Amino acid sequence: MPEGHTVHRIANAFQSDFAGRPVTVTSPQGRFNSDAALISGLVLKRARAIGKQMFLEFDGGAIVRIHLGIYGKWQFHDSADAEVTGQVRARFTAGKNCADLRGPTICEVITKTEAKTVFNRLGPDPLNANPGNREAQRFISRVQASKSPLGLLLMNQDVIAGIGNVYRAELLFRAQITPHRPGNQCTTEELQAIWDDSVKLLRIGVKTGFMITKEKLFRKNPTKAERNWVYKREGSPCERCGASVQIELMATRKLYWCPGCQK
DNA sequence: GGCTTATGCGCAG
DNA sequence: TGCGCCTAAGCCA
Repeated sequence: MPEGHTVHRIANAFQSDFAGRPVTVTSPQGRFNSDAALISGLVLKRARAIGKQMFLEFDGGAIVRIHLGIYGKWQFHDSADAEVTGQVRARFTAGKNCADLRGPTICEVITKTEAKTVFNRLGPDPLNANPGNREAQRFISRVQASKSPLGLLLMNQDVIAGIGNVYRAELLFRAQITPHRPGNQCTTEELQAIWDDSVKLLRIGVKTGFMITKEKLFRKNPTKAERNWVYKREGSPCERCGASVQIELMATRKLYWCPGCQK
C-alpha cells in the first residue's frame, strides 16, 4: 500500500535489519542482476525514505533507488534461504534477515549525483519535516504559485512528497476545501493547516500501518471500509453533512469528495 | 478459476 | 490523453 507512510515503514525496517552490515543482493528474477552485482557484499550505511521513494546508501557511494509504483511490494523473511516464490526482482539478505522486492516501477543503482537530482526535484515530505516551518513554507509557496486545482497539486510529488490518492481525498475533506479550488486561491492559513494535518495523518499511518483519517478511530483497529470519510465511499451519505459523496476522474485518477462539506 | 481493480508514474505523441 | 508496467487482493461464479 504505497503512499508515503508505507515507504517510511519499510525504510525503518531496512535501517534496523540491514544498516551497518554487509548486505548480499541478488535478483532471482534476473532483471536487477547487473545492478545487484555492483553493490552485493557492501555495507549498507543508511536507509531513508523521501515521499514514495526509498534510498539505500551503500559504502562507496552507490545508492539503490526504489519506487514501488502501484504494484510494488516488499516481503520480509526470517531466513536468508527462504524459498523464492513468483517474480522476485531483488533479494536483500544480511544474516537471517531477508527482504524480497516484487513488481517495483523503479529499482536501480545510481550515483550520489544522480540521487541529488532526484532529491532536488521532490517537494517536502511531511514525514521528514524539521523543527521550524521551512518545509511547510516550501509547500505553501509551490501551491500558491499554481493555477492548477488543489486536488491535482496534492498528488504532485514535486509539490508535496508522499501523498497519494487516499490521503489527497481525505486531507481535502478534513480541510473542507473543494478539490477544484485553484492553488493560487488558497490562503496561507488554509495550506498551513493542510500541511499540519498531513504530518499528523502520515504519522498515524507510520505508527499503525493503515491510512486512518478519522480521529475517533486513531487508536482502534478499524476495517478498511471504516477508515476514511470519502475515499471509496461514492454514493454513500457523507457522515458529516448527509450529502452524497461524489466520485469523478481528475487527471485519470479517481477523486472522491463531499460537495456538501467542501467549498 | 477468471475478471476487475489498485495506494503511481514515466513516456509518446 | 492514453498506454504500459507487472503484482496481488477482492470479488464473482
